[in-house]
Amino acid sequence: MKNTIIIKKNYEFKNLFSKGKFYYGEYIHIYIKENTSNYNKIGIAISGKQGKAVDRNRAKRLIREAYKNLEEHIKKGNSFLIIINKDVKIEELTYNNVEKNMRKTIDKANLLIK
RNA sequence: AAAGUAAAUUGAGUAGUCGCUGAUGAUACUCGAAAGGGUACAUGAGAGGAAAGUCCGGGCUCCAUAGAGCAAAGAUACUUGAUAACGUCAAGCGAGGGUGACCUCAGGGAAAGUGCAACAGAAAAUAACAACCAUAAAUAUUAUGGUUCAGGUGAAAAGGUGAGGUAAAAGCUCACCAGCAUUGCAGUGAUGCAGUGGCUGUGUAAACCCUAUCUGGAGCAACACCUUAAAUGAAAAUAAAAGUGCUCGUCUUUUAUUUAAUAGAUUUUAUGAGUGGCUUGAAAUAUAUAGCAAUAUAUAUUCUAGAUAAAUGACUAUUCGCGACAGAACCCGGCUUAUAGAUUUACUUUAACU
Repeated sequence: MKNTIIIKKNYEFKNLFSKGKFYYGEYIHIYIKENTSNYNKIGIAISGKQGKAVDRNRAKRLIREAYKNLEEHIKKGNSFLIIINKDVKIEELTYNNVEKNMRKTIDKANLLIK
């Protein structure tokens, strides 16, 4: 992920939750907000209630992998905060589902380069 | 061969493409006065048997010292050994279970004291309802004395079974068994075996309690360093107060008073970011020696995750038995709980054959 920074600070997460625009997806939801830099920022948030450590790790890996493959097609200068839909069991997630859903959801926000 | 018992190992493999986190570098480019940093590339490494629960025991850090005594609270409880230590482990003892291999155990003290023992029953620990026997009265019974065998109740009924004995009976006497005390022998010891004695004293300590041993508290979000901001203003003596439940001893801090000194440092708190702590250790593997074993000692070899919104993945192909429980977070030794399947070793019983 050459042009992307992973969000690490707690206040950045809070900021995105409160001020980002919410986009609904079948498997994942995304909060999106513009930032002033030339980079994209991405954060992944999964609560402890949604699964055990192994499941949460797997979900993060799938999302990170999907984002990596989509990175070239996304416009720069935005922050993303990705959340798993609470109605979906993490065991049912696959790479193909996550990637298609992420592409659709980001397309709703008109941030895909076509 | 079937059924079982115990112990140990393993926890999908291979190839390709893209990617993640540390480490190393006489490499290339780049920032910088330098120290050093960044990017690329190359090399090699990268989750578990439970990483989990956070239930015990240690290391390490801070709480002034981690010192002594007392109190309180908690933990442990057959013996000997192992260990840094343990509530863990090993080998034994005792009790119970299983045809057996083997398994299970809140396994100190009830003769220090207090409490409790529902219902039933005459009576639940100063026992006497009904019954049996003797004597007297007088006669469908009553009174006094002896006895506690047989009866029913109950988780438990005042040692058990049998014989003698008696008016009727009873450890009243005897034999065997059980329990208690004591002596001898064997064993380091728990304990076992044998003898002797008197003839008994219920259960409950997963009720209080007693005895012995052990335990100061909080935790890596510990703690140390750096930057920024704000506040304060140094030393000595005396007194008071404070510093973990209490007391004592030493030490420290704060406040007040007095005295001395006169300028470049000191201290505390809060906020924010980062670095260290952080992985060479009661380490792993192999061999030898000692020991029944847990384990110890010696020698040789090896370095084997170190993240911090948190690194092991995705896709494709392929093989099989079609993949369970599950993700390091300061580090070790255990315990407990979860776990698809596969493999190995030793042993037991039953059946068949030789």
